[in-house]
Amino acid sequence: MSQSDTRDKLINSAVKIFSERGYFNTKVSDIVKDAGVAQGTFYLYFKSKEELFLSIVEKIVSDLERILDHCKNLNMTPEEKILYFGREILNLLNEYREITYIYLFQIFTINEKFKNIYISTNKNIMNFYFETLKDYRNKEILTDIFMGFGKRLLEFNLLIEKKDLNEVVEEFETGVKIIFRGLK
Amino acid sequence: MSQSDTRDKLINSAVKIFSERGYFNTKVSDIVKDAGVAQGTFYLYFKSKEELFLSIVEKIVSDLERILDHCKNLNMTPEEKILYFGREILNLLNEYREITYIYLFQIFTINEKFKNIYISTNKNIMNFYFETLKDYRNKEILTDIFMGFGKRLLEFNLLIEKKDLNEVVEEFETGVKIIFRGLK
Amino acid sequence: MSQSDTRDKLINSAVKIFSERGYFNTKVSDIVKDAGVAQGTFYLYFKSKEELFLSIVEKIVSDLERILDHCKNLNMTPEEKILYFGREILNLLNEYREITYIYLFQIFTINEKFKNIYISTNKNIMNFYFETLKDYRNKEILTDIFMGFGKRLLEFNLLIEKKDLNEVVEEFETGVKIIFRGLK
Amino acid sequence: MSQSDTRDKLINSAVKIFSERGYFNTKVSDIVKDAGVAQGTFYLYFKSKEELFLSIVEKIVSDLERILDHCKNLNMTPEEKILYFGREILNLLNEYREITYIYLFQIFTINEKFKNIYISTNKNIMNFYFETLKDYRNKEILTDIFMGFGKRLLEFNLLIEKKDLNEVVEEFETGVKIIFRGLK
DNA sequence: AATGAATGAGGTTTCATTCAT
DNA sequence: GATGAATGAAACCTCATTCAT
Repeated sequence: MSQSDTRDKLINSAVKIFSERGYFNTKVSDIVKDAGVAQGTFYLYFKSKEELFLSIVEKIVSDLERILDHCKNLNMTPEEKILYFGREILNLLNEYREITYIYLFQIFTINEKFKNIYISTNKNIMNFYFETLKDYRNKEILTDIFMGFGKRLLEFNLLIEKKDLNEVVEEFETGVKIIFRGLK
Repeated sequence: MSQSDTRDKLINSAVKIFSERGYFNTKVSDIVKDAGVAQGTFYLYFKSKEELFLSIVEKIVSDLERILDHCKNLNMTPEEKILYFGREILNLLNEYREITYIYLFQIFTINEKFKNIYISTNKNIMNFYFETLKDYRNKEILTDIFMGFGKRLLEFNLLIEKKDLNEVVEEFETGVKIIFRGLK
Repeated sequence: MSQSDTRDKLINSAVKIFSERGYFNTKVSDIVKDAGVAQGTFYLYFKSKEELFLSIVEKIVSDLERILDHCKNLNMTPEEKILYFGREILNLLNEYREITYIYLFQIFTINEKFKNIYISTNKNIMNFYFETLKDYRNKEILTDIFMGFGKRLLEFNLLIEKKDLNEVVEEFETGVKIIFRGLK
Repeated sequence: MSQSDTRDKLINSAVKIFSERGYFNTKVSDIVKDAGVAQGTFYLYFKSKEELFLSIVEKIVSDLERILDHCKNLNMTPEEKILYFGREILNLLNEYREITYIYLFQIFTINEKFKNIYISTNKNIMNFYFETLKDYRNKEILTDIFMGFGKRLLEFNLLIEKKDLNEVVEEFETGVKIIFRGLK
């Protein structure tokens, strides 16, 4: 088996089990059993359980940053930009539901390092909204409304209620329009 | 020392340390050391570490339910009701910042039982908004907007940024007004 | 059982097994089995296997330093001083044969930290001889002769051949006299 | 690459790393990495890590035995013979400082088998001195003095202090003369 | 009620050795 | 001969819980 096959199997199993049971309830022995490799094999690919978790988190963080960079420079109205950004994010996170689950719910509880990763990405998203809404009075509050709404859709509708992506995207669009209507 | 003194000391220490380090990074030995009692004493008051955590969570859940019950029957316009409810919740959770932290961030990762407690309370809050907004088109989406906005203020402004309660309450009021403006 | 009973049992078992099998061939599980306590109990008393080893080594090192300090200030001829010192050392190390064994043969191989402890004590003994012989030409070489001879008696006659203490002390005295005879 | 090239590379790397870190702190993976061959290649040349160590030790043991055999039959006075032997040994062990280091400090701690090799060679050297000094009273003690002195020069001056060979040889000669002076 | 030493199951990690290619 | 990914036994260590005092 090729090196990256095994690594991928370990990552896939880890994502699955982390998202099902949480970081602390996931044992390395669970991951290797699911991946069908020996206990020692794990440590050929990852220095520790924490390092594996980090590499999972880094993947989603870098994807998020990529989307943010792309959306920052769009030549659109604020409303269009936010709609576009929301669709992109929902698309991405829908594709990696399990990792998203991990990112939104677990990262906070592991240790300071991961908490800081979460807060840092959060601030980047916040800055995107803030910049996009810079010509509005109450741009801080609007940022909080949009960020809260977006996270709610992810957390509750997409992940917990497991609604269909299209449905959630539609809800997002309707919500954004309602909020912008209040601004005119 | 009276029985309930020791119990309270254990709870206080637990709340402090759980909120600082998370459930899994908190050892029973940390809690008893902070409370100044012996290791064995812990088990005179709580069957297990999990049971102690549960009793902490139950306190905040019952307070939340109480507020919900009270607000449901208020004779106000929807906007007034939501403003009133928000102020109550922010007041409560500001008072128990540490427990709130635990409730919002940790409860999910421990096990299914705690996850269900979280989801259940969440649904109760959701139902309050849903009922309150029953005469509006898009009441589902509005519920998601309000719940997301509320949680965002708690999570980011009150807990992470540690803003002052009054400031956060004002932001909430402004936000709610903006959202309602879009509905007319 | 009192705390220090358990600690002593662990130290005694460790000394015995370390001296029989060496540091790396001694497992914590061997020590606790010999001491008749549970695996976890070990870690109530010692942070790690290395720390236990250190505390054993420190005991003999501090005894050695004590003897050195005492002998430095004796008002005797060099020959008398060296004879006196040798008897003291042989007495001490005979009493702690097992620890001596550990000190002489194992300490070097564990890691740099322990190697440095060994070298440092060695230099202290060396300085004692050097000072005592300061009025002799070839004091460096004499120091090497005395240190080598002393260690040889410990290593081979006392520990490997397990000769009786009195016999070894007599050999030391005869040897020292022969060496001093060559200096006149 | 020829068979024995690879074998030699492995031995050279092993000698280097064993002498730096000790037997137990040296991993097979360290040796193969240093030698620039694959992990599995190691086992084409050596049945085990222990067997490799043995083959290193056997080399120095057989050289020692060769010198002993050669020196036994020299037609010299005891003093000349001991001086000659000492120079030969110092020469040999200086050439293989790293292996000597291993031989003197590590061999003891690995297991009984290696301990016995050490003791056996030691007895052979002892017998050489004993035979050479057979006409002296106190030949046992003289043997201990010479062996101790010799080992001290190796251990401390040659290996730890890393003094120059010539200097150490000179010290040996001076020391031997002093000791013999005490015998007349 | 309170103590705190002791427990031991169960976790993470290491590394000499194997084996299919 | 050579490779290097994979193995898994066995080590160290943790910590919630128990129990004799």
